[in-house]
Amino acid sequence: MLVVTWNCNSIRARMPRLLELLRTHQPDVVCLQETKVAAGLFPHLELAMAGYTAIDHSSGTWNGVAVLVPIDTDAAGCVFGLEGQPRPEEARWLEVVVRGVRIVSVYVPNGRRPDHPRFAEKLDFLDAAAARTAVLVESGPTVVAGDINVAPTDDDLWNPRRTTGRTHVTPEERDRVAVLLEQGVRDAWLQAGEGGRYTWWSNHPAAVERDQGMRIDLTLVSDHLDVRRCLVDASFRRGERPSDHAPVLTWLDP
DNA sequence: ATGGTCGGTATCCGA
Repeated sequence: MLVVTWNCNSIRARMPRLLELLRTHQPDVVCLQETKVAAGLFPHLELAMAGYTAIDHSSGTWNGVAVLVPIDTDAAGCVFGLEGQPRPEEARWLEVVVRGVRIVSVYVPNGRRPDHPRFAEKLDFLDAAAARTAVLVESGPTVVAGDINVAPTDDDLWNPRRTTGRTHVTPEERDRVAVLLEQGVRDAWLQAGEGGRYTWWSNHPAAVERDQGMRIDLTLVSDHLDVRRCLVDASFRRGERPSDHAPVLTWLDP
């Protein structure tokens, strides 16, 4: 089972690249973040023409997550939102059961700056995510995939000196991610990653050329499942109208 | 040296 997670940074702006992703990799599950679309404008028809059904959790201009599966695959048990999340009106957490696996598409708040009120909310969101993940793992096979907006270690940064004191790298954020990883899930890339590890590069044109990136998009897999392979397809960070994130591909065995 | 670009019912703000 191939599970892809991708912060597409607007599903409507990214439709050509999303269709390319579906054609190229023919994934069994796609977790999307930052779809940035109102529910009524979600491109269900175009996706259906490409052979996919979408469950979307949409909140208009900002945020938005979705899970895509092939049209002949059953998607059930949908849960919209995360119990205990700050600002529940922001669409950042979606659970869907696909082929017996509880799939979560998550978009963790950015946090803006460590001294900003939104930063504390980011920490609260990560706490709620860890608590919910523990419940899900207890009930069966679980995959939590998405834009975590935290680089777990300095190895996940092109230049730790440049990011010290900013969001994504503070001990407070990293402690929360460490707790999340203690809930019966493991980081698929750390276990079976191949090739480049960064998943996000700034929109500064030189950032991609110079590989000045971070690994902030993670696929967390419960111990019910084997991780065969994990890779970041950085080709989607280049070419025509790319997102600022690259998709992460994870091959799982039951 | 604190830049740059991209997205959105948008001529600023968030990332």
